[in-house]
Amino acid sequence: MSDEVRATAQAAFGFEELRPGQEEAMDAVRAGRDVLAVMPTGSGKSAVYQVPAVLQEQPVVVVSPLIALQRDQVDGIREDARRGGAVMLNSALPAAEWQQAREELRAGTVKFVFLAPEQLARDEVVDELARLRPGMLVVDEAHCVSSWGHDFRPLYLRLGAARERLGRPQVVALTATASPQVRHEVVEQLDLQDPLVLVEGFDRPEIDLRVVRCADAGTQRRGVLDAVLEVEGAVLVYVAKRHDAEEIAAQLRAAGREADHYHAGRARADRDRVQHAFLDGALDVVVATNAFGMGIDKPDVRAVVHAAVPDSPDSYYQEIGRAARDGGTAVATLFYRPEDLGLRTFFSAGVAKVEPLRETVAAVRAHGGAVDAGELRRDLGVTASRLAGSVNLLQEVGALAEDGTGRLVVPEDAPPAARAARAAVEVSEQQRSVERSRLEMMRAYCETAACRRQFLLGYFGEERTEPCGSCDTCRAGSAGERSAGRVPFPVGSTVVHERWGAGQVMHYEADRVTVLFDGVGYRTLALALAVGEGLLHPEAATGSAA
DNA sequence: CGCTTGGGGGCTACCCCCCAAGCGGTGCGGTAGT
Repeated sequence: MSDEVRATAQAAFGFEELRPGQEEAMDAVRAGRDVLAVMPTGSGKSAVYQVPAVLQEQPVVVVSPLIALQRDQVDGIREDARRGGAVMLNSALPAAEWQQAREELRAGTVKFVFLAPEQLARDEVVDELARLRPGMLVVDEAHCVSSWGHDFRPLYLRLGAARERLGRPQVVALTATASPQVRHEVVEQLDLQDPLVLVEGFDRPEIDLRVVRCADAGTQRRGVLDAVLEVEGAVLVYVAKRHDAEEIAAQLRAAGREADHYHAGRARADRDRVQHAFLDGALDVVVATNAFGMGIDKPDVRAVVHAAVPDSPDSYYQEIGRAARDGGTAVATLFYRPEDLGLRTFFSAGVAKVEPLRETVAAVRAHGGAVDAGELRRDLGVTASRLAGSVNLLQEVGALAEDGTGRLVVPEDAPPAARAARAAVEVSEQQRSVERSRLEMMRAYCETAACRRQFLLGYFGEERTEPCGSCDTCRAGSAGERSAGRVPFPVGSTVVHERWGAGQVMHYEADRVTVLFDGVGYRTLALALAVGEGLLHPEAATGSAA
């Protein structure tokens, strides 16, 4: 790697040594290449862009999902003047500070500007940033593009368009968790060109994996409480509902543990207090919904207990990954009741409606086929998020496009509004189907008799031939019965299914194969049927058959 | 999708059953009210 990068990493950031992945990523960033880096939290992910950024002249725009995370990063950069300086832009910023940030950016005295994707939906912000000619657009917690973009925070999917308006700077996407499907989506959505995709350190052998199947809610709850009480040290408990968080925290307190609950319904001050107490060691146990975790870097978490099944292996791996960052050992126990899958199904139930989509197209047409998003939003009387959700889907089906200035246009060859709306609904249904398939993979993880680590790593695209020996199925002796080597298609290869089209072979278990299909998500097929009946072909064989 | 809650029906029960309704997660931003 180049000496200047190494020197800067040492001098300004205090890195005596760089990890192999870190070096490779920094070199690629320094060379101006698009990069998607999947690296564990606490492994110096931020340095991947911050070190090369200091060496370039242009400012850097960093998109990060939570204002709290932005603040941490800004504070880190401000620790040392050689790191280039940083400002944040968000709605809470008083006008005077906003003005000052703008002046510092214009004067070039500050290198980094942090903001949420919602800010990049504002024309005045994008215009201001575009004038700075940023050299790099960094997307932190890039998996949010996939997991939040479709419904919850649809402006994540507008980052590709924002990039265009910023003058197409190089993109650096960072995340700690990304399955092949999520990686693919990040690359697509952000329109990364020939990116370096770097995946480092997925395996966490120090975390013991366990699943306890529970016949009823009572056993499940007792199991959760016991699992926490038998652990010395910090424990994270994940629940599905706010009410459960409060109840379990109270039960643990009654049993003598320092426990508190965390969810988005709590007052901000309470949330901050709980988080800090946990990080400082004043609080042993946090019982939380998925609101808790991003940016939590506590080294000595000794157990992660799931009181209900999470919505995907992606979420699960992220949540248990918060354990044992100090290199010690930890236990991850999931208390599984199939009934809990119902709530997750409900959460992924939303599908776009035809009428708002049709109205959106009609409104753009009413403006002579080109209008800026702000005006369209006022016409339709919807929030920026809601409009973004519609626009994303409509763009997907070619009913809308964006010109270079951020205006929405109806392309020449666009389908009629009604047909476009129906097609967009279909896309939305497809997205839901993929979400459901991820939930099905979570069910499969819970119900597998094979090695749990093999299963999880396989889900993330890492084939592992030997059972791990440190999960419950390995100890029970049910793992390891896989017929190694005798597989019809290599893991990672592309196959084509008669009905579901092209897909990637994810992993094998006993007599079944799991394939990630582009359109419908994960599907597990019986090998005898899939191969014997000719439902599944290797990719190469389809050219002539089709 | 599954669990909880509350109302109504049955019928003479401070009680049980059934069924419909309601509820459930993540954060930005902005605005109202102190």
